[in-house]
Amino acid sequence: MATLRQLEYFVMVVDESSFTKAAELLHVTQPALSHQIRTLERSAGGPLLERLPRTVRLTPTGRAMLPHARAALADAERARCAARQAAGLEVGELQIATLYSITLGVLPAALRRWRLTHPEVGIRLFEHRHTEELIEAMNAGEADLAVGPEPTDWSGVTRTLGTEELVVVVASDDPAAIGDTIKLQDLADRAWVHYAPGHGLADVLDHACAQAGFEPRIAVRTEQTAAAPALAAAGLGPALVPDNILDNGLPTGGHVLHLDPPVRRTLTAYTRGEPDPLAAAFIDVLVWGDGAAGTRR
Amino acid sequence: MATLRQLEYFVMVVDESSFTKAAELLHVTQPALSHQIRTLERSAGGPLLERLPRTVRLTPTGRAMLPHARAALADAERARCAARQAAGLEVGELQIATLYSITLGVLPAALRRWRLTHPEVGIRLFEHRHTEELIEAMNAGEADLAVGPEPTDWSGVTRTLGTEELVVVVASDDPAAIGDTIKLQDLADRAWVHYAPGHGLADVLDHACAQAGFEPRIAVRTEQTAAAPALAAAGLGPALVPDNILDNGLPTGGHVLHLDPPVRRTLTAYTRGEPDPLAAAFIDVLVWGDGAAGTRR
DNA sequence: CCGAAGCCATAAGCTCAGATCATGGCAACG
DNA sequence: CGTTGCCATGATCTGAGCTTATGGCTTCGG
Repeated sequence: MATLRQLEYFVMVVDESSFTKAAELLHVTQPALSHQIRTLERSAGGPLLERLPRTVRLTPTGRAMLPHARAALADAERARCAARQAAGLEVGELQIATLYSITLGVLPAALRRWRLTHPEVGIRLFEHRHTEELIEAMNAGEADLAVGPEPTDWSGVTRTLGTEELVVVVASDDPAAIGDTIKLQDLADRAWVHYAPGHGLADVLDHACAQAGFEPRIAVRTEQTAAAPALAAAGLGPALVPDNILDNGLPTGGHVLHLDPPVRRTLTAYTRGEPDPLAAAFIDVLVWGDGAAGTRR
Repeated sequence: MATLRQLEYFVMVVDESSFTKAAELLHVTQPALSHQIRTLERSAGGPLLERLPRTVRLTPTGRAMLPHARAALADAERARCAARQAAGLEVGELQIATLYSITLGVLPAALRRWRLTHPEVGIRLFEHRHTEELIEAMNAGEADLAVGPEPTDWSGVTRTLGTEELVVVVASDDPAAIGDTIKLQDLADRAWVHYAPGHGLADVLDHACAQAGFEPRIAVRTEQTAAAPALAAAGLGPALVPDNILDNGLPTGGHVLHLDPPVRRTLTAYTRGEPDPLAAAFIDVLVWGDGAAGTRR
């Protein structure tokens, strides 16, 4: 196989019509160049250049080769540039694995900020219902990074993003819809808008109620995080939802109650190894906007 | 600059999702492959591949590079194939320098035969009025080969093709239009259809008449070889033309007389150096058809 | 839990490719 | 005829690319 070096030397000799000038421009000596062209000619099956007293001239063999030689050199340069641009955060695709609730929660705001600085970078989302699924998928090689609750026994790199606060949504005409704050055990005998088994927030709700000393009765279960506040606003019962999914507004007829003491979920970005430059940049955007994961409302 | 070898190794690892398998297929050891990929990654500005326990996975940087790497490898292979095909007489362009009269004479028949065996090879003609111009142009690098009278003091390679015979054309009602043969001095007092000064056949005519002991009077001069027999058939006077340009038929009202003794012009193919495979093949075709340059009529 | 297997990375040493310097051969020019 | 320009060839040195040996980590099966 011809080397790119040989092709480069050949093209330069053609462009300069001179071995000596081409050697100068390539910063090698004329005999080195001569030797490489000779090697290329042996690989090509015949002379590529006719050596005239004061110039060189392409042979038909050389003429057949020249356009492809130019193309190969251009493609190799494009390969290098494309890779360096990708490493330099100008092009490429970032693959993110996360939970459904986070797709609705912290990601939208982060992605808005990301697009302002990296309009060329494509985003591909892999959404999962539960943290264990998310961890499993990441271990299997899915995505460049994951965003979710901190994985246990994670061997790769993790970065804490902050916490998202869980709040309770009830109907406006609910007896509990007084003031801005409530204690979780005050809702101990209520039937709750719950989440389907295996849904990430199901565990969060069960765990929080257990901490407050009760097991929640179930009015209805939903697979969709976004449905929970709507069902609560409709009067089916209280729902525990991440604060940040209410950023686009509270469903009509709904009332938000902050919990005292607060229930929070810590969010983490994690990668299997040292983050790729793109992944690292996205993590910075997530961290920089950690206010969005917390108290803003 | 990345080498084609590195790009080849990278693509193979991606295709096999395994360093070990790729190394096997490439007939190198895994550490050699590992080292080349590492070198490529340094040139690219970041990791191209993420090493997983049982597989490898492209990074965004790697994904940006991959299509261009494939293209570079394909173009390099095309360059090699194109050149080898050209050397093997399958594609390319053959450049021929010659005289106007020869374009009309021996070349058409030779090119017909050539196209039967080399339909893919393009032909480019450089036509000259006179042998000295032809030699000068060849020395300056024009064309792969020349076809014409033998050049004097030629340092390159020459190959004799044979001779073309010069005949006289007169009008059918000309007093000389009797039989098939005539002596040139019998036309000593005739006014001739001559050629423009500098035209290759002007010298041939002048020289032949001088040998026969007279200087031709001039009825008309033409720049076009093909015009001479037509003017002679129209009765303007005798014209000396190469036998072979009458292959497509004698002009209406014309009569051909062979000269006794014959006047002939030796044709040669010549190149500056050893002929290129294409040029050599064409010369063989010219030689093989040397009957066409001679007595056929 | 432990040993074996799978897989990639690193280090040391060897071989070959690519370079330089020196020189030769040929053509063109004054 | 001597000088200049230009490419080819040979000898030698250096760096790239390879192999062998080994290490580290993960996964799998008993």
